[in-house]
Amino acid sequence: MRFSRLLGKTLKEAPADADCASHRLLVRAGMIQQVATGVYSYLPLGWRSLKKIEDIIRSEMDNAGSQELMMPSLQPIELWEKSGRMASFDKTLFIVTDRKEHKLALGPTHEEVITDLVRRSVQSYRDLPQLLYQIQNKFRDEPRSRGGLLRVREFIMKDLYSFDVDEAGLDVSYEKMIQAYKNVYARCGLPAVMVEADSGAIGGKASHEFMLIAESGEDQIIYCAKCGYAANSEKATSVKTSETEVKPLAIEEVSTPKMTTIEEVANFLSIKAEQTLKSVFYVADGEIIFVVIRGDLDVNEIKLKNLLKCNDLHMATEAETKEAGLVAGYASAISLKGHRIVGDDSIKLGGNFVAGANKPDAHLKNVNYPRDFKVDTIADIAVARAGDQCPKCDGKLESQQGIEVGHIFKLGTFLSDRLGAYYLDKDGESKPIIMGCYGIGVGRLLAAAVEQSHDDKGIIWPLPIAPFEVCLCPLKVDDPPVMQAAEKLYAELTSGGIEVLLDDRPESPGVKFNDADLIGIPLRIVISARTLKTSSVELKWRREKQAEILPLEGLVDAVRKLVKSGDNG
RNA sequence: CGGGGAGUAGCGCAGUUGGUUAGCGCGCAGCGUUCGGGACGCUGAGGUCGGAGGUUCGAGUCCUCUCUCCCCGACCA
Repeated sequence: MRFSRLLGKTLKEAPADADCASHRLLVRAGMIQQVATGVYSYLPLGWRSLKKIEDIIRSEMDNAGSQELMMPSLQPIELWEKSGRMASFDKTLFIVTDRKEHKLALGPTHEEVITDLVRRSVQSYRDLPQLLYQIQNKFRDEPRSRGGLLRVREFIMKDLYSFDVDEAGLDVSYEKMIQAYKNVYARCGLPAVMVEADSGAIGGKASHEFMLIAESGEDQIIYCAKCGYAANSEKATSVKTSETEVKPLAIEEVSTPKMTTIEEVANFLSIKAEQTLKSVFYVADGEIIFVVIRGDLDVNEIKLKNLLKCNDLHMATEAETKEAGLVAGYASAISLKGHRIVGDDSIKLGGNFVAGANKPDAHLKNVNYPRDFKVDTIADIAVARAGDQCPKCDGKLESQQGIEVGHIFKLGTFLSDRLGAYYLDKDGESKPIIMGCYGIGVGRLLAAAVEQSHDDKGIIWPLPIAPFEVCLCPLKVDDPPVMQAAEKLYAELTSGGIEVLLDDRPESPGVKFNDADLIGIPLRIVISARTLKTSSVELKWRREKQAEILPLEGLVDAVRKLVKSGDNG
């Protein structure tokens, strides 16, 4: 490819309000362009990288024994009504209406369609197992897009679905996918880590995410360096401990004027936060839920939502709190009537807690569970934090931000049951097919790669997903010997199977170097009158500071070796 | 949806208490000089000031409505 013909200009300035490195750099490098909120075009350079990632994914999915197919974006709304997932997707579904006033959803994912497809194509255990995938655009009307390609409303996803006769089969499929995913990230040159995850709106049992560590990531990973435990903070657990063993004392009321936060109360009474009980009010699908948790801990809303099995969960607003007759800042579960109470299991640890007195400006001392109050449900609904004890060993948990670049789920049978995907087993008995699903956000992976590999000059692509492998820069295009040598080398490299971007623009050296750095092509070859004097060129890795001088003689082979080795420093 | 901010040339921005023909940098086109880390000179093209309505002799500037975009939260690949 000749740079002079390439569509998409490099920009000196990025949109002022673009904060993420990947957003700024992908726009500046002329790889993507925004069309609407969370909607982007890929320009030729960006599309080349994207296709490389797709190809890697394809080959790994194929290797794992999967078949590629293609399903439509338009999905009859009836399938969603049947699966019962309308409510959990809710407003994120883009719904279009056809000329007959019939409603169709733009696919946010394809479990419904593929389960229906498999229902018609699979009748016998002999047809199973199956691994099926596609790479296709998905549509989700996200409440908020962000960070360029990191979170968008139309995105390219590889979605694979597994169909098995039993749990053991699902385990095999799941393991195959874990290995395939690891291969994908490794081949892209990206060190993704696998963590335990919540299954969210997709539903199902076990679930894992693949994360790329990055400051700009939206997810927090909680991990233990000692035993390798790692989980999304939505899912992570930790061992809750209590420093004090206490003998229950009699309840006592204390005046706490104008103290509504745990911190204020604890300071005022000279106690630790873990000696208090915190009350938090939520609204779950319209019902007020009263939550009790030890004062030093926070409620993990995902855990709470899963526990309550509700579609919508939010902190009660002031109005909702008031309407429920609750006194914010001074509420407690003691003699509370009319509301469902959920307790975190931390309330069992320690005792003689300070809790609200259910009236303004007063708290109660020496509150003990279950002596003084009962709860309807008790479970772990607390946020696990760095510094907590690992749930698997005696190590300490740590945390890091990450970008979710893959998510896999063991779905089980709830979709095949609802959509009628059954098979006959050896004994002629009809059974629901056991499903799993496995997704990679391809565009997000591209952005994550940039987040994770760039410097102040621009992108530093890992070789396997770079738009070109080599940027060939003749420094003076109107100097015939230089340009002739460049053209010759360009032809030789290209026919040698190397992807070369020839910077044939009549620009100054500075412009060419800066653009090559910005676009992030792994290898740069400079030809100038200077190097030609010794029949050589200058070769430099994007990642390295130092360049080296190589003879023109045998250069193609040398470059091919470098590219093959994938060693980009 | 809640909170904050922004829409002026392809991109990044300025535009004072309302006052002629709306500016600057980059980029773009032409000519010339340069050529190893974003060179320079000259010439030139490019704008319904997001949209609609209003106030006014006069609106980029003031008022009302509206659309779009960005950032922070609740969601996800």
